[in-house]
Amino acid sequence: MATDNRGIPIPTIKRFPSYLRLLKGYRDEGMEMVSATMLADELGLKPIQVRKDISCTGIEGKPKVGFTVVKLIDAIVHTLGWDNATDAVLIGAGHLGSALARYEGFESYGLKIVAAFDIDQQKWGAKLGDVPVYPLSHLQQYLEENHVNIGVIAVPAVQAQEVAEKLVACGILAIWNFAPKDLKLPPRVVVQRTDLATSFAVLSAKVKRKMAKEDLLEEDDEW
Amino acid sequence: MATDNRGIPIPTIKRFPSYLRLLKGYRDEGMEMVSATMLADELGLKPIQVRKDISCTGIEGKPKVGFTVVKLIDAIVHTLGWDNATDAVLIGAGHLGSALARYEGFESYGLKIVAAFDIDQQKWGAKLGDVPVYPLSHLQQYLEENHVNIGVIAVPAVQAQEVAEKLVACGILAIWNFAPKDLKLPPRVVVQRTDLATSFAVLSAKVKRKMAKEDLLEEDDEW
DNA sequence: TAGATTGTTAATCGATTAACAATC
DNA sequence: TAGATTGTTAATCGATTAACAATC
Repeated sequence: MATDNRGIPIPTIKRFPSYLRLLKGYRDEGMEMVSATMLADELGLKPIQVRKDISCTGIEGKPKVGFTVVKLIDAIVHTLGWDNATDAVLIGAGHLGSALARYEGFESYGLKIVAAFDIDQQKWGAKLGDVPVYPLSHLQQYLEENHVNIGVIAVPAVQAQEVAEKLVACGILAIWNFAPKDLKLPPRVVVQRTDLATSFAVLSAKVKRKMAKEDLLEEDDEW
Repeated sequence: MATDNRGIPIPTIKRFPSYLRLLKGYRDEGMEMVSATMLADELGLKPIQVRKDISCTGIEGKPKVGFTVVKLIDAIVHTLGWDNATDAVLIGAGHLGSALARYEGFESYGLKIVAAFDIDQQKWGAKLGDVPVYPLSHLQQYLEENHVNIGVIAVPAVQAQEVAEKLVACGILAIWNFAPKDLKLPPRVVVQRTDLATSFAVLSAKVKRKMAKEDLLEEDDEW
C-alpha cells in the first residue's frame, strides 16, 4: 500500500483539484518542472503549504528545481483515486440533474454517469447529453444488473431521504447529494453534500465581515 | 454592533444552513422549543458542538428546556446576513446557469438573481424562470444603472477569469464562482467557489479510505 | 560556488471536545 | 426535588506556519 490516503487531511484533499487543473495547463504548455513556490503564487497559497500537500502524494522534488509536472499529476490523480473510473447513477433529471449529466469535467475525475432516473413520465426515454433517462421504478433492477458504486441525488429536498434509502437498499456505497437536505443514513455509506446554501452562507459571512471591517475603518477615520 | 460575525468560525457558518432547515421544519410543525441535543441527534453532530455554534448567534437558552425555535431561526438568519436581500447578476445561461436561475431556494437566503448575461445570441431575450437573459455586452451598462453587489459566474472555465475581471471593474463586491477555475482577483473582492471537483475529491477520498479500511479488516480476519 | 528550493521537525493557531458548575 | 440541559473554562486534537538543515 504505497500511497493510501488515510491520514491525508481533508483540506489538503480539497486543494488537490486546484493543483491538478494548474498542472495540466502547465503540461499542455510543455512545461516539465514546477516549483511549489510557483503553484502557491498562482493559487494564493503559501509555498510551505503546497510543499506539505505535495508530500502527501509521496512525490519527491529536487531542491532548486522543483517537481516533475507529469509525475505530480499522476501522483495526485492516483492519491484521489481518480485513475479508476467509477460508474454513477443520477436520480432526478430536472434542471440541476440535467446540468450534471451534461457536465464534461467528470470524465477527468474518473466519474461516469451511466444512467438517470426520474419519476416524471415525460422525461423517460429522453437523453441528457449521452445519459439515458429511465423511470425511477426501474432503478432497483438497473442496479441489480449493473455494477454501480455511486448515486448522485438531484431531486427536490422532500424526496431526497427516500431516494437515498432506496439507493442504499440497492447496495450503493457512496452518495453525492445535491438536494438541500441532510440525509440520515447508516455510517457505512459515504455521503458527500454539495449544498448551495452552505456555500452561499460562507460568501454571506465573508461579505458581512468585510462590510463590518470597512465600517470600522471609516469610524477610525473620523476619530 | 450587537451580533456582528467577525470571529465566528467558518465551520460554524457552514453548519448554520442545516440548523436553519431543520428549525424551519420544526416551526412549521408548530414546535416552540428545541434542545441542542435534539438538533445534534438529527444532524449527526455532538450536542456540545451545536451549543457552541448557537452561542455564536448570541441567543440564550433555558436549561432543561432548550431554545425558542423562532428566536433561533431569526438569530441564525441575522447572523448570516440573510435578512437583507441582495441582488445578484448571473453570467452564463447554459445548463448550470439555467438551473441556478430557476433555483427557488435562494429566496430564503436573501439572494435574488435579477438578470442573466450570455455571449450566445440565441439566448438573448429568453427567460430562465423569471430571470431575463441579456447580451453580455450590456453587462456594464446594467451594473451602472442597477445596484448589484454579487456576481454569479457559470461560464466555461476558460472564460471565467475574464468575466470575473469585468465584474470587478464594474464594482461588484463579491463573486460566487461555479466555473472550475481558480480566479486571481484583488483581495478586496470576496470570492466563493462552488467547485464540483473539490466536492467530488472529498467523496473519492472518503470512498478510498473506506475501501482501504475494509481491505485491512479482511486482512485481519485472515490472521 | 551561491542561492533557491526541498523536506523535516517544532511552534503556533484555531476548532473540537471534555469537564463541570449553574439552572429551570 | 431530581435530572436534563445550558454555558463556560480548560484540555485535546489537527492543520497551518515557522525555522532550518540538506541539497542540487
